[in-house]
Amino acid sequence: MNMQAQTRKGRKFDQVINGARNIFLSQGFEGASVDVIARQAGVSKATLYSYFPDKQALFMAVLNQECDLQRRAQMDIEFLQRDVRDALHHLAYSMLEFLMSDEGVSIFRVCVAEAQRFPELGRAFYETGPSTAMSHVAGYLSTPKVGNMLDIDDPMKAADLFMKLCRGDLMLRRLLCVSSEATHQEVSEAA
Amino acid sequence: MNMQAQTRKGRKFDQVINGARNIFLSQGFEGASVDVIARQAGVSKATLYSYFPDKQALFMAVLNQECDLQRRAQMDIEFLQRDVRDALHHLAYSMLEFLMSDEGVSIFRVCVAEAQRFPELGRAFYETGPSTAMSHVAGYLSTPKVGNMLDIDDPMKAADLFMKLCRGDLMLRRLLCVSSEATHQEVSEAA
DNA sequence: CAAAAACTGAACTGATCGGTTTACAATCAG
DNA sequence: CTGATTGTAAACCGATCAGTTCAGTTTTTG
Repeated sequence: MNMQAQTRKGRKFDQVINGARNIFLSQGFEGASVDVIARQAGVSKATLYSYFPDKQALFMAVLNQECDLQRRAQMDIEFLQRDVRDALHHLAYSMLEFLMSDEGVSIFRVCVAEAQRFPELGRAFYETGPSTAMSHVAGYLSTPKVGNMLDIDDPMKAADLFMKLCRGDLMLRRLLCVSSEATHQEVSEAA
Repeated sequence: MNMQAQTRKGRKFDQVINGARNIFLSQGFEGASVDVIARQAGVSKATLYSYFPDKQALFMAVLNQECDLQRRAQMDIEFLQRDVRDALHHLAYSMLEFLMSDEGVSIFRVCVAEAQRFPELGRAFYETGPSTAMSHVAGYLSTPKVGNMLDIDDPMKAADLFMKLCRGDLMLRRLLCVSSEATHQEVSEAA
């Protein structure tokens, strides 16, 4: 009776989502054909349509899953033990590393591209990603430990500033396919 | 004989480009159908195809024109008369105003969306837009007048920083269709 | 005016797409 | 083993799309 709840509805569910993820993130919504997705997923088209009513629903499912991943990857700010300067530096680095990864760039690109076709999508992405990240940074910045080192009037504004510094020219170049891989350079920490 | 050089190849050329611009910027490349573009342009499909060999060429022509416009709109930094603080403030404001306009957001969105399908596009956009803007700012920042007010070690790095401050959370929200119109708030000027 | 050039509207082609159906095979639970 | 669930492969449908063709109209030009 205990089926581990893993076989939610069928065995191939994850294959479908993963295949769709690959194709959608590299081709966008319009550019991805359902036949290609099914082939990439190693699944028949009929099976795919037994899981999702249509292409849009599949697309949303993929992006929702991606938002969840984003949400979960958010809270490794739990090394706030060390020196404030180091912590902020490390934080900026890991944030940048995600933003600049092939995966991060792809997700961002697709969300920007389809935000007006799928109104909920843009908001969902913004809130699970940048927005909650900003809140976490603001939370950290209002820690007493930080307060001793830096005098911050408005933590939310300071967090926004901090993140602006992360999303810089580098990211722009990645989004526009000008440079292909991230060099390991990063930012200072102001406030 | 002097035909004012306006009738380059035919009368409807501008109509075609403008119609294509509207549709491409609002629907993206795949989302825009040639029939719709022709209708929007008030032109027959045959006429459209007499100007451009195919949809891709039309798309590139539109984006190239847009890049030129960008390039031309770049050099109104010629009010560098006034107080440095004011000048930087004004510069940031006008830059933000363009980035946040419906037009600016649309162009940016489309370029990001199609950058990997059209490799030249991303680079062209980056170089006529953000890159040259950055150079101009860097140029201004190494002016002696500015040098007296601020001590800047690396003007290029400072310009990058300056522009990072402009492209902030606001722009992100616009790109992701979270907020729809720009409030008139802006940035400080650091260095 | 007359001939050339530009434009039109509509029909057409061949391909692709999202989605459905059908007839059959693999898997699994009891 | 049995019967239900889950999956497959391929054909198929109607729609849409990029691009072409063509017979006829408008505009330009000299």
